[in-house]
Amino acid sequence: MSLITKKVKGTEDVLPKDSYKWQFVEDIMRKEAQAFGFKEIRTPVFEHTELFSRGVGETTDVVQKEMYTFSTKGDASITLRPEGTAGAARALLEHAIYNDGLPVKASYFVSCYRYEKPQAGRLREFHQFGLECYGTSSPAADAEMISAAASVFKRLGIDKLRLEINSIGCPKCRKNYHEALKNYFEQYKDKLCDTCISRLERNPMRILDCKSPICSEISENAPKVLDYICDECREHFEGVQKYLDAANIEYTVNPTIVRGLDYYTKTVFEFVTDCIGAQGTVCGGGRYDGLIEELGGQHMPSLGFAMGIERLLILMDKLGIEIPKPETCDIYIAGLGEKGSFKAFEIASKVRTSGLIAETDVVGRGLRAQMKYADKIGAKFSMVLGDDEIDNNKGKLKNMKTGETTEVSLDDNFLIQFQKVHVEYMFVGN
RNA sequence: GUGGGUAUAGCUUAGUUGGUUAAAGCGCCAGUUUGUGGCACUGGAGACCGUCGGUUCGAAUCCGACUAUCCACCCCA
Repeated sequence: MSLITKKVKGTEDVLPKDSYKWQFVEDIMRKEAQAFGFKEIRTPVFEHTELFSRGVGETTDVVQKEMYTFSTKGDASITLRPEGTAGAARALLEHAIYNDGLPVKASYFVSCYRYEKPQAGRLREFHQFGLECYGTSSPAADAEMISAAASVFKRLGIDKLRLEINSIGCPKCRKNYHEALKNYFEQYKDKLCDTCISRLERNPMRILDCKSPICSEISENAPKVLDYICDECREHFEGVQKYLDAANIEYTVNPTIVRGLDYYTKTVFEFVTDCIGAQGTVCGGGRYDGLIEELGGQHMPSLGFAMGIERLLILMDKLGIEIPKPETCDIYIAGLGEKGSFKAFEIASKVRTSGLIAETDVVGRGLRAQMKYADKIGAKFSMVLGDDEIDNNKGKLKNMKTGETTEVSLDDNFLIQFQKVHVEYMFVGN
């Protein structure tokens, strides 16, 4: 197949028959964000490369091997955003939004780009909904963040997600923990799998999560994070849990959760499922108390999460959650002959001014074919306009389900008459 | 980057031990005496059988390479 008609690897089209699903979940997300007091922020798809290497972290996989980076004609290095947090943080600083009062609560919908090998639930272009909250170190903010995510899932009818939380500590105590882990795993170095040996240097916490039986057996007696985090971090983590308990949000503490982005501190959390394949994290987030400072701002403890919209839709599909179908055509007006066709066009326009959906023939088809089309698009009513109707100034509204017809006049009163019939139709329950 | 599976119309598939113009269902378009949809019937469009090369008198079918796609590792949403 020619390249012209082939989408780029790892990208996905949302087709007309499916777009209502996206609109539905986005709508719920938008409303929930509002309910929690978050306001939408829209940032560019691309940023200076340095923002991501600094923000996300020079040593992360995302920065090291997954970014779409290119140079401009002016020789600037630009990168397609691999995630949403850095761009939002940049905008916060650039426009000094924190001067509007703290905390700043922002929501966003973004497309993200990572050069990875596609598989189930993993694309090179994917979409996220996220929330960010800047300028608070209180555990209440962590709990609110988690609660907002949980609340989106609830609204979507998803109850099969488990919430796992952990604390990875602040830079100070994490350093100690990493040391302890390294020392522990060093002694088993010859038994660990290859990936874990490489993890030993870069991110020893990842070893705890290894699926290889030998590694996970060794991991059992490894030092535990929660024994190493400092008093402040521990207190904070306990605080978060108290708030979650108070809000009746179920969770499990999973000490193996590690986020792959460098900016995370203290609380990290994931909403996970095992029914959509290996990429089971539908939502992930946490606190990033050091990020704003890292980007040149003041110390500003902050936190956020992002959920993957594609993964969410896959999950809803797997769970058999029905997404309400969009409204179908309210009236199809068939035109017969040239005069009829003009009249149909005119009346369809009139109907649309009332917010109802109207269609008429734009192909030049015969009556029978027009009726077939009306049926196919699920029109609630149809009306045929030909010379007779125009001469008598009267038409027949046909209920497509029952076949019943109602006579109406085609003058200025048409719309009112149709609306009345339409309201009755909707009231009967369809 | 490393593995494994798959590749025949828009979709789902058939294609027998290699043998003429590659089938079917669904979908699409048109019609069934030029004013009414669903059902039924008739007809039509639509496939270089993923690509290139090889074996053979002959390949959708056998072999090889490549490409695409799916799944897993890794990583993340």
